Amino acid sequence: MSVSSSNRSQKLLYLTDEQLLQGIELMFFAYKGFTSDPDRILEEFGYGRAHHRAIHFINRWSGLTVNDLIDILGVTKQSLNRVLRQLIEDQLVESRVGTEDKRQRNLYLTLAGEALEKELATAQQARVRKAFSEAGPEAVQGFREVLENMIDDGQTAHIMALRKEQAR
Amino acid sequence: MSVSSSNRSQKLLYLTDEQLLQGIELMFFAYKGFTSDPDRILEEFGYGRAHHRAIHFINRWSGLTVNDLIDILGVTKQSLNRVLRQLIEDQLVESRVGTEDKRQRNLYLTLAGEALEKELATAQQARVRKAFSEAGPEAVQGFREVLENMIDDGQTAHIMALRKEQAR
DNA sequence: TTGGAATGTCAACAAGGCTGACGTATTATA
DNA sequence: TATAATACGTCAGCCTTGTTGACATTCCAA
Repeated sequence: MSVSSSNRSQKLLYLTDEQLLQGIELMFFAYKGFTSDPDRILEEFGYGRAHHRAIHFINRWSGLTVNDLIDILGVTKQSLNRVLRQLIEDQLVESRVGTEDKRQRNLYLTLAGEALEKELATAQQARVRKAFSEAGPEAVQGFREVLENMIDDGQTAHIMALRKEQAR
Repeated sequence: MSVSSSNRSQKLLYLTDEQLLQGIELMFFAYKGFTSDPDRILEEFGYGRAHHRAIHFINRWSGLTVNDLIDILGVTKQSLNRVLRQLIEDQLVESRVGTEDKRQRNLYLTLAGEALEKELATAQQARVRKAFSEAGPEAVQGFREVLENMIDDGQTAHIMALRKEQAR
């Protein structure tokens, strides 16, 4: 435990402008590192970050609909469609007509799609694993708590909806 | 202290694929939230994230050179110049010929620039402060340790160089 | 049967990355 | 002192990825 102080201003030292500024820059630099490894791989395939995000969440929630993906990514259907069309043409993603609602399209990774997903995930996980293991389990727990509190409420709602869907 | 186990596999539970995957998605969603508030303000001014980043670091390292900023942001001079030109035209940033090396340009925020910087910082800090205070000081420390380990080594070198410069 | 939802697609545009090329001071060096 | 290298600005052109608006199709549900 830290050397605690009964002084309230002492207790809140971690919320000073300087601490917040450091946190803000940390987010900027860390996010750059976080995306750098997958970015290099994607470049070889002529893809961008948008493709990675689509592949990631299609893998995560296999069979999710186009609208699900739009909600998660927070982009327009036109923007997503451009990326999705490429991935389908390149046979990394399969789009199947919905069984219950035939207007919907359920998205799945093909074997080739899974292979690329794995390659991207491995690269990204390596960096996160390094960061986690060097910081230790307690630090990782703190990392999680802070980031969870930074997320917009609307975002988590979409994920909750998918959890329910998948539970069916 | 946590309920520790002598079993090594138990100790490394925080490094499972599932934990890493959660960490990766947390980074994605948290970064989206992190940028959302400044983005709304910037839109009113017809600026983008690139302008925010320039303004932030010119404020942080007042008088830094164009090359310093290029190194920090990790963009090309052409890309930065487009943004910088607007900010100088709009009188938010001032570019002064270097005193020692007249080839260099030292960058400063004008009063108007400082005003926008403050507005952006206040919005962004509010979210980070909320996340920090809800998570608590120990969690913030963990957040810092993990993110620091995610940053590329090259990045920190640029910051170190600026620290030295400013110490002069 | 009819309105609205889900999807796909076309067009046009903007931000913000990139490369390559060129010009101009200014400084460093051979 | 002549030459090379550096810092900066700018022009042109390209790419990715976001946006809005419009329109067609298919299908569900009231």
